[in-house]
Amino acid sequence: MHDIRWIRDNPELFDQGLAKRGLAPLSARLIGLDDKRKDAVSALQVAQERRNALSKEIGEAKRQKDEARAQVLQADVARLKDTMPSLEQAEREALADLDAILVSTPNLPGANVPVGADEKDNVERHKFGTPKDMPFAKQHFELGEAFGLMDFEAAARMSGARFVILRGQLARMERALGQFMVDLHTNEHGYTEIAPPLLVRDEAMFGTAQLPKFRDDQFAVSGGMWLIPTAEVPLTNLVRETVLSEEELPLRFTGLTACFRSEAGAAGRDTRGMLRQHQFMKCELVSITTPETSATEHERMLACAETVLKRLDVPYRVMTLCSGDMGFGAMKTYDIEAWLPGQKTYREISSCSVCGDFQARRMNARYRLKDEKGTRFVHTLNGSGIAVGRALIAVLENYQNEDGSVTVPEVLRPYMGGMTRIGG
RNA sequence: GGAAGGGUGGCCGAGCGGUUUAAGGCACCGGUCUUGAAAACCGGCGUGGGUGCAAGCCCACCGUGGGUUCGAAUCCCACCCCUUCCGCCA
Repeated sequence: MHDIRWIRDNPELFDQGLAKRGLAPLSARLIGLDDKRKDAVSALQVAQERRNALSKEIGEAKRQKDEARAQVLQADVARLKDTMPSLEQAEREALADLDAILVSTPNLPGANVPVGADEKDNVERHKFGTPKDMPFAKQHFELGEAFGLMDFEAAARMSGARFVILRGQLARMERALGQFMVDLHTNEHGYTEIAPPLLVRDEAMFGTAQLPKFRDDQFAVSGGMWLIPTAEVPLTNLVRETVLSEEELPLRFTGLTACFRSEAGAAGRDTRGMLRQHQFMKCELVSITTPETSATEHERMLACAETVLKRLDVPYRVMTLCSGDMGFGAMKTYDIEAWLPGQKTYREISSCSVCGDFQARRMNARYRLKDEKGTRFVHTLNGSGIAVGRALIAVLENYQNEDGSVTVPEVLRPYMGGMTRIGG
């Protein structure tokens, strides 16, 4: 959510930011609507001021038992009140028109974000590890189905496409991955583990900006609630409508949850395997910071997410997303892409974004400064630390052996009863 | 699902048609006192908006949205949320 006052003060910066996202300028239209709103408010306030003054006089007259004077005054107010409803309506309409645009306008790219149209313009930031030469490499679903531990048919019979059933050692490995990630972030990175609701109300989805624009990407359930598409929603909304103190910041939350996405815009894409599912497990990282520290927190969060893949020893690269490829609420985003030998390509496994005060405005999440009057909006960050389903894919493909078995990564063995390999 | 009680500034809490300009307290900030601190005392201290060069003036806000009234935190209606009890239940 953008601040109309900031737009009024910086119309050219605002339009430049939109242009970087490939969007047409909006400042002139927004300022025009805000002018309309101001005109209506000013006129209304003049009427309200007059009404309040007359009402006080009526009270005074009644106290002095001057009924005649009271009646004259009441007639004055009655005439005045005839004009007020239309002014009120004009204000409501102008505000609604303004908000309709503001809530559906994406965040502006940060100054150091590469300008570009789509994913082809993303910039590689750095790499970790070297993809091994694996001419025998199979894709994860070939391995999983050969083990008889990854069942898409049974899932389709009960739930349809884009669901999977993991059995036995693969189910356990998924669980082990999630445990490993949460333990890493809580024990070594200072995050607090949160077990949040998976169902949230409209307001929470609005706060993190899934609503109103991305309604079709979500699953709604009866009772007017939504299945969370990511734990970013509940973890970020932890601070909605609160006033924190400066000393409490930064707050760092992590949570391992199921995530639900309709994948409405992805028809036909990644249909084979468990890369793109309606339901998947993800370990999420969320930080709440001051404006001064959000940029360094972003780098820190990326490093926390990277550590997961480093410990798993899976090769990856980090991409800085260009302005045209970033999500709606982001100022700046890093994607981590893991190497998948079976596909012979890098695929997204984590996305870390800094949102500035964009979500904080929507949630009304503020903090109080130690030696300054008033409150300021916090900054919010979120990142996958990391997607568990995709991490399972990366482990299967990178740890597969020529005999068709899969070695269990060292760091997962304690979580899998010391097991060292699957299949073979 | 049924019943009752309740949502007031950062927090606690009074007010239940017009001396409310939302009492009082806590916290916070400034000052007096003190070697320093604490205590005590004095003063300040909500949010958003309109207007103005400014000092200021004005409007709105007591869970949300409607309504009654010349005037609503206060009365009415609907909804949301919280607490307690009962029922059901992993």
